[in-house]
Amino acid sequence: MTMKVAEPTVERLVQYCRLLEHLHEEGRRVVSSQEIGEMLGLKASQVRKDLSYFGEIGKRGVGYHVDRLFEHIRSILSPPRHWKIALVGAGRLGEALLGYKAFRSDKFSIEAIFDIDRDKIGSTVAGIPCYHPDSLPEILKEKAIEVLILTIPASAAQAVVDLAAKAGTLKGVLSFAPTTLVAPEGVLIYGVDISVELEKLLFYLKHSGA
Amino acid sequence: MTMKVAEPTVERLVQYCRLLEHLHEEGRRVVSSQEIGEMLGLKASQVRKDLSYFGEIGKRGVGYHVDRLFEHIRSILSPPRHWKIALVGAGRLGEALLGYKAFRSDKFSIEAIFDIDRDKIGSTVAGIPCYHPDSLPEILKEKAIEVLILTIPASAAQAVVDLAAKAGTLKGVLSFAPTTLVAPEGVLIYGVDISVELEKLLFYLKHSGA
DNA sequence: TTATGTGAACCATTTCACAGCC
DNA sequence: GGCTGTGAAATGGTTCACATAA
Repeated sequence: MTMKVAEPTVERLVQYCRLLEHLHEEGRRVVSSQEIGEMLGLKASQVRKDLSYFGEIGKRGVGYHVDRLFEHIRSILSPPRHWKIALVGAGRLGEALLGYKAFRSDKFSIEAIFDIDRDKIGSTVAGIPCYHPDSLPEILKEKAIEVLILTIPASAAQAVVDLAAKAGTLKGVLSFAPTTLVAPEGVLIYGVDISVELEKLLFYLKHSGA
Repeated sequence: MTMKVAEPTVERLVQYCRLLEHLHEEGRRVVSSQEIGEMLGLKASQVRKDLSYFGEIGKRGVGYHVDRLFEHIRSILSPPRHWKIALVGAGRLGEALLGYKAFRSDKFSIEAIFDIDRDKIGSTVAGIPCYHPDSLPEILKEKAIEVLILTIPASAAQAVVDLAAKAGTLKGVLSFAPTTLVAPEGVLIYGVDISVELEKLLFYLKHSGA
């Protein structure tokens, strides 16, 4: 099933999923699109459109059954399989991610770490083996790793992506480097740029008559 | 001058700014929209539209003068003044941000830190005084802090925003908590949700015939 | 009556295509 | 000739309004 879903929709699906998990824990059995919208700051019509994208899941006149909807969205978002990920850069941000609660999931696992720190190479960080970035192609192929998370300086990011792409197994990259990366053929790149987000916030604060 | 600029445009302006800084360092004098587009993965027409939003800055048949364009965009993005920011949550992520190079800027300064760790309260972290979150309204008012950066668990985030809003000085929040926040009246909230970004990446990998 | 599902209208953003200037 | 600036067209996403079902 190859269904094209808009990016903002995927983002909201993740939000619905988290909210429904909460509601489930609170013992809530049904919710309306109206209520979901209020809790998430969205229009009810938006919620309904998103949820109806994958078939009729709600009951007219009643609302959505919490558990059923949760499982439904979960099955849409959940990968059909487990992803193997490597973290490149075991600095403060990298270590923060390793210890990040919301980052633990059965959808993926972090199989290798790469860093240039000689003290870390050959040993383990948070129980995960650490290698020198030079061995990226080799290790990625060996461990069948398809996704990279980059927590390294901007200056090193593009080189790492290009090197990693040589393994031939690379499918996606989540980068925290404050730079724009050019994706090699067949590689999907997502960037989370913390400093850009702050700049945007300050820009809009400035322009909202502050 | 209150000009309404679309959010995607602002994001790209920040990217142009960073790229131009690089080009300047490399001694480059002119660039074309075509070249900027290639380096940033954008269409040349997109680049031109963005850059022409604030007046004619390029030279037809030639391109854009690097330094001139850089200063021009900088003046658009730069706040007219300095922002005072407080960081809430001095855990690993918070400390990573404090040490983050791209986060150092003359546009803002981090004036206070809030954390529930008794060892940190009353002392300083990275040279910045640390307080208990209970004193948020008081300290924000006292120091005239208008922006909050949240690096705390999702469960605490909304309460912190509501408490901080009581100070009356709060204008904006940049949250890293994996939850959706409801903004009090007059407060602008930006969320960077790391786990959502990873979920999105995995979703699209799944759907790109991986 | 209440709340979903959805085509149609609306709005925002991107891309095109070409006129205008260097 | 080359490259910008920009209306107009195309695309993408959100909101409306109402038919439909419990």
